[in-house]
Amino acid sequence: MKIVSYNLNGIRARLPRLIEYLDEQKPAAVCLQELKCQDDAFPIEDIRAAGYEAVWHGQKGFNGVAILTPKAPATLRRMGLPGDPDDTHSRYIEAEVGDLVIASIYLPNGNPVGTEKFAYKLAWMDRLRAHALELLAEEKPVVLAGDWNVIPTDDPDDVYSARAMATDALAQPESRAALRRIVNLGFTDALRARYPKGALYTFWDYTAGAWQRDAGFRIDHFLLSPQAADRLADAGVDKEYRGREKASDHAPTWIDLTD
DNA sequence: ATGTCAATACAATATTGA
Repeated sequence: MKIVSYNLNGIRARLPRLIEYLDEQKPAAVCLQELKCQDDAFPIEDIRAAGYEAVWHGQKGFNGVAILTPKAPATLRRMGLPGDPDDTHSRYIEAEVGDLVIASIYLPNGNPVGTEKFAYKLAWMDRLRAHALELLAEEKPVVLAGDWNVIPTDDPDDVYSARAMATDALAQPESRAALRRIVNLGFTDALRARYPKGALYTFWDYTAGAWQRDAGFRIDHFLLSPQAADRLADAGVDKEYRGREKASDHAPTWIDLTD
């Protein structure tokens, strides 16, 4: 079963891209990020016309996450991370899909470094770590999918230029350590596990011809619990969609799990 | 700093957040 993570950068602006992706790839589940729409503006009828159902958590203007599944909606487990009742950002949704627990994650960007935004990013990652530990205790196949807004290493297979990103929140040692603290609980970074070598960029900036010169980096990740990692058959990036008309700046990223 | 983009407030452009 193909499970996809796709940061759309606006579901209304990207609706043709999303519908054609569903038609062409027929994924078993799609985790969406950056809906940039309120709950009542979510285009559920268009998604139903494509044969899919959804659970979603929108927000005016920015953020917003969803999980799409064919025919029937996933069983919602939670919207939002525990640990901060004052957090108003729509960045986390978790649902059961068959015997899987799947989360769609839109981790804070955190730029610029040294501001409240960066502190929020690190605090949010610590809340995610605490929740991920609770999920592991269930001993189920768990898939944490999304835009993690962290480039895991300075390896050219993860980032086109470590130097260009050195001062960015996505590449800070603190951001990477916070990601490692989650992985090291016992999760598998599915894409790198499947392909230890080779560029696996998932994002190319709109500016400065980044796509044309392949100046990308890897920030969309799948973290798998042991029970899910046992079923990992393949993983990849549907890079071609980044080159289409009115594309998102992210490419759909996916795993294939055995049923 | 940016060869960019989407949404919003507001009513043609500026701001925010990527």
